[in-house]
Amino acid sequence: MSKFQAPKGVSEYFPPNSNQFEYVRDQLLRTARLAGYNLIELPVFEDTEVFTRGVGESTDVVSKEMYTFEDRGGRSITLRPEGTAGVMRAVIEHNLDRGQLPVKLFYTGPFFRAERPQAGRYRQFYQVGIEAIGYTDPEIDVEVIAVADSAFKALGLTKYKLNITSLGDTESRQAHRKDLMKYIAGLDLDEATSARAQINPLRLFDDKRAEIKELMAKAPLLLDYLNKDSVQHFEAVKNILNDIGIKYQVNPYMVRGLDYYTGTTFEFDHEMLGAQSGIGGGGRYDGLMNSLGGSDVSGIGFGLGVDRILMACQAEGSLPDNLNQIELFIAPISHPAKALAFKLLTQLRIAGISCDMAFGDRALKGAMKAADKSGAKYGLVIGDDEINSGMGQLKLMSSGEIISSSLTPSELIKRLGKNN
RNA sequence: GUGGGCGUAGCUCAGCUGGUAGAGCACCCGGUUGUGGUCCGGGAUGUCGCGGGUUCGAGCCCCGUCGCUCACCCCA
Repeated sequence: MSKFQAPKGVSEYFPPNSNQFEYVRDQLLRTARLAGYNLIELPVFEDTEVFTRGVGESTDVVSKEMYTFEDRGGRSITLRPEGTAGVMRAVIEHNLDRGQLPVKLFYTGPFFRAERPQAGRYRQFYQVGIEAIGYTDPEIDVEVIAVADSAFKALGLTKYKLNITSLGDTESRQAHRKDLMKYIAGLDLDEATSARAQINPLRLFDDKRAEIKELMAKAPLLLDYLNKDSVQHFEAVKNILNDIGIKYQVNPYMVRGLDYYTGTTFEFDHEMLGAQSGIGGGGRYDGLMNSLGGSDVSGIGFGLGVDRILMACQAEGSLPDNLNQIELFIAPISHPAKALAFKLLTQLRIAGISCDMAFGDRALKGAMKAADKSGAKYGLVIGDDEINSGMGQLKLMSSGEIISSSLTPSELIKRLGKNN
């Protein structure tokens, strides 16, 4: 095959689907702005160490899924596999942690992981994320969750659920880990699985295989090892969630794939997607700033998968029709009419009316066909009669009804501008 | 990295126990010299993923290869 193909496993969007993608991403961003978050725009590649130290060497993301290469100066560079570590790097680099905190940030863009592609899993995928840095209140934990939840609701989604748990603080986790390791040592596991358990025993809780689930059913749960502070914080989070009416399920088996999480962690799953059903997730990362060389500041955030959320919207049929519908399409009939139409087009656009016209030398029938295809709300015919009268014939495309056959350009602008 | 499924027209796919290719949608033209979406009539379209083998003959069988896809590990 001599034709070029996109690299394996990337997601691509072009019309008309790209309008849906744009719509979904805009809704997510809008919800973040509504809650007082501000844009942070970062490079898609970083010093590799930002991720190895930030995300954690033991994670699958770092150990086998990174796009890493050497640049011309011999530096090790990695395409970002997630957003939080880069945000922390920027916050520390620009000294936002010295007197500028707390700060609320949001970001969007492509992320990269070299995995085997699958439904809803791409090597280049899109996320919208927020980070609330320097806040310790349980209310902020809930705010972050609520921003995601209201974004989903704004998109008309209903078939999703929220799982939450708490990973506690370092002290709680260490106590639990000791007992969990002891429990796992007594299990009969295959080599790959027990190797995984050595790196991070919590991962076994998330295994989809029935036999592993059975083995782990009686394992000691981290939730039972939370110390006083951790319990208090988690209880507060749950109470506030109840107060504001967000439904959730405490899932002690939930495990996140990134090492930096502490305390509250959460995940949204959509029930109509395939195996990759997570549409967003996040949590607290109170030690991350410190481990990247910044001051000891806490943070919490989420990452939402735009591609998967789009799929969920499609599955639920919750997206509006006629996204990016233009207001008017002009069908000129003759050559002089074309010149006039283009001039009018320019005026209309200056007036803020979205419009297009039939280009090329098409007969009226062809021009009307183009008007139909454009999905425009109104059609405007300009031919010899209209040139002579200086007025156009406005038509409602959906019904074919001719609204007026004698509109001057300024009347047209007035009319469409108002209806908009 | 491991396992399953699939590569036929622009798209979705059919193609019997091997006899050299079809439908729907989309597209173009016409029915309607200045009115689209419905309807009717007509039309164009394929190295059947690629390479090799078996056969008088391969879209179909065999081997290889590339690609896509779903799932596992893991994750948005």
